[in-house]
Amino acid sequence: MSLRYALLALLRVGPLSGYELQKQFSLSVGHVWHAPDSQIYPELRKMEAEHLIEGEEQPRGQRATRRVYHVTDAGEQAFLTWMHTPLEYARVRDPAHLRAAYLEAAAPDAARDFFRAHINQWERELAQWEGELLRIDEVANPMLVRRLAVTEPEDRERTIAFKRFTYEGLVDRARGEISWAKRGLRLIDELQHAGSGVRSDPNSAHV
Amino acid sequence: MSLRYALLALLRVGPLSGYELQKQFSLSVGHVWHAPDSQIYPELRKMEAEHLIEGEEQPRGQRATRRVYHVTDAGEQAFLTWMHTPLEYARVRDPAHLRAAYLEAAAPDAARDFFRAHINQWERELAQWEGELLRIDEVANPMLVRRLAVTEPEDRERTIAFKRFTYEGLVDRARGEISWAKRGLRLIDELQHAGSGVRSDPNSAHV
DNA sequence: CAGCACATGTAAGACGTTACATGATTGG
DNA sequence: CCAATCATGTAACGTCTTACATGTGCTG
Repeated sequence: MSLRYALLALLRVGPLSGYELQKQFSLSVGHVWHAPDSQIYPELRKMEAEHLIEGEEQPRGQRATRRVYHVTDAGEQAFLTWMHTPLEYARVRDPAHLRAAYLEAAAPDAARDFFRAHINQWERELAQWEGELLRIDEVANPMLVRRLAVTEPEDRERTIAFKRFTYEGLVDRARGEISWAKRGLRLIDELQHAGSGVRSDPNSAHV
Repeated sequence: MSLRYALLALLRVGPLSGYELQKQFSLSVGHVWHAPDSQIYPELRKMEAEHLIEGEEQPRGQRATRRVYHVTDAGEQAFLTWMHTPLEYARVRDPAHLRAAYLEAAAPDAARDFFRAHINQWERELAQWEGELLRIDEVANPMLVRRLAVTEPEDRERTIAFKRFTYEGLVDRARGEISWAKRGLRLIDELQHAGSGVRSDPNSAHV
């Protein structure tokens, strides 16, 4: 259900074709809500069928066309209503912590690989989100620029502040995951030393 | 795909009926991987069809039966193989941060409600996970007890350590979400004061 | 004998993933 | 004229949610 609101959020800044939308999507909202084009195009059609958006066929070159969508009043309403409705949280479903809970079944090296991969995964997300923070501060994100262009001056501060705040939260989360995984690596070392004779060494401080 | 490994992880401690499994599930693995019974029973049947587990019909009272499953060698292998295989991470899909990024479209009070609900949501998760940490320290979780009973003495420390470590990670995450949402509440206050005349007051410190 | 726990599902639909498919336009 | 990019999907499959369905056994 969130996909359509992610799309509405983008379209609210002004008309966009499915293709443009899909491109901008992966550079903005896509950072918090991933969706492939094979999901975006059909969803746009569905939203059009429900009159949340309207598409207009535009000529492109000689033979081709493209469909440019804009938000209807009903769509704007739907977006605002969603904004004022309690969120539905997805149930926990976390493969990394699932595996971590049973790492005693893995060889220490495999456990290390797992944590290294976890670090790697979140380092990449972190880089994305930190990059986005920079682009917010420099007002360099194209969608943010378009957004600000259609925003009342007195609302611009808020608009920027919430985006900044969102990405700060994501950055914090990524750092949390990374530091957890680093502690995991240390834990494996400690357990291995404990296991190989040093058993109850009071100096092998546990976290 | 993770569901079956969550089930295998539980079944590895010894035979369980679908019903017991489902009950224990919600009290242990369910804390990291939610699944309703309507998903568990069919998955068990599928796993049996693939020879990862075997079910045995047991009489219950006069007419009723129950099906008790145990892990086969192939199932044990599958679990260990999964343990040594890189995890597949789900793409980001985070409704809370999606909404946060566009909170300028909501009335301040609605934005506050959103953050309060977020805090509430994660406080509840936090309580769950902290409770589980306690039950780990007191070795009071029934599944952990059964697990330790079939674990070589030299592996017991590792077994407990990884469970503890897992829940510590979850607790950290919950705390992170809560503190983010609390900062969100402060941000709304600041923006509202800034908006109502105090505009460029150098004393309204931003985070 | 009532009510709760035990016990096991099915069915329909939403949502997501992956792979496949196709053609037009534009710039070098 | 060739490659990149513009442009828009379909099809099959797997996962998850929600609601419904049904009956037995035990305990007070």
